[in-house]
Amino acid sequence: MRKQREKKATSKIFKNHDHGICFDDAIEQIENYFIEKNLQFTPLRRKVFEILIRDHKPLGAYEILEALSGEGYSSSPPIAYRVLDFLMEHGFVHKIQGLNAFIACSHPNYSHSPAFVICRKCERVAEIDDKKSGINFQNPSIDNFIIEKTTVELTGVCTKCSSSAKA
Amino acid sequence: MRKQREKKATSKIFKNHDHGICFDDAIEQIENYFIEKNLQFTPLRRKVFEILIRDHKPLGAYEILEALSGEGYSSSPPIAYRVLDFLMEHGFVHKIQGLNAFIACSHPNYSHSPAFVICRKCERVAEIDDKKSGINFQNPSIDNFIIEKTTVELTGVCTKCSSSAKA
DNA sequence: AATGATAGTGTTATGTTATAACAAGTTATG
DNA sequence: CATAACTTGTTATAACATAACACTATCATT
Repeated sequence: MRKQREKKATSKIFKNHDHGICFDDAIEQIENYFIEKNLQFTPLRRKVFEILIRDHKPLGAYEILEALSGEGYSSSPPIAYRVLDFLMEHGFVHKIQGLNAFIACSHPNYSHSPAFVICRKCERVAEIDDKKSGINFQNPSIDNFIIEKTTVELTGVCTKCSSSAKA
Repeated sequence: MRKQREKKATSKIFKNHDHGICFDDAIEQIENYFIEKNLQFTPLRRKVFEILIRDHKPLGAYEILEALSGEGYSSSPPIAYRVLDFLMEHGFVHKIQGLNAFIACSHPNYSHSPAFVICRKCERVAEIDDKKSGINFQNPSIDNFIIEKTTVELTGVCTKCSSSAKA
């Protein structure tokens, strides 16, 4: 369950971590948030979030549905989309537009404009924060526009994939 | 045809311009590029590009298809998607991921990482360049990753829309 | 001119992603 | 315990995208 601990980091972006702790922390954070905001962390919502945080990689809505149906839930599309919309509204899930897929948020704690680095070979996705990404949307040249939502996705090849193979 | 000339600029981003000149320039640029690269600027490719540059706003693939069929072309989906893919490869069209739509490039001249500002009310889209957007993907903190493609979309409300109505 | 390679377009069918609309059950609250 | 608000279930369909193959045009070489 916590094998990642043994591996060495291969990059600063796709960093290894103790996923057991990561998982537990994330669940705790979302639970606290829901209590604080007086929202219902229903079994279905919990399950969807768990499915996403478990693998820690982007999943399509229909993959989530499949996982849900394996757990006794309905597998009709609105079931997944509604919960995903809800979790996105509250910042616990992000959509990766370039993949039509959804991923659990890695830093739900602080408000942020998420940015994603996507390796097109291994399909790993890392969420990086604004400062590290070199992105600054407070630039005055666009301040005559009220930004509500930002989508930033950087697609390419990670160090691991580019060193282990060509093209 | 060139009514825009009369309007006053309402923002630095969604700036007014002489669209007749814009259109002619864009066609000339793409023609020159195709000649230089020894590519075929076929009637279909020209028509798709014209449809996109004419309105200067994002269009869905099926909207383009509809326009094409009005011009005597086939309206089966691959017709549009193939040409769009081709034009995107060469940088004359970009996809707006958040809208599943396509838009003609505003600055095909210089290689760039396009960034888009999208007003969710009037649905206008402006392409801004890297410098103005405050985005710098050369940041060393992500240089252990080879970026091949960037998607940057800033969604919100433009000055005009936010001043003319509430919510 | 015949040959064949390449590229472009047409066509059919299907795959994938997402939402509308309404029904039924659940929970919070007065 | 009524009722409003919310959550989940269901059916149907809309919107977006690609696979696979056929046909045509162009062009270089024989």
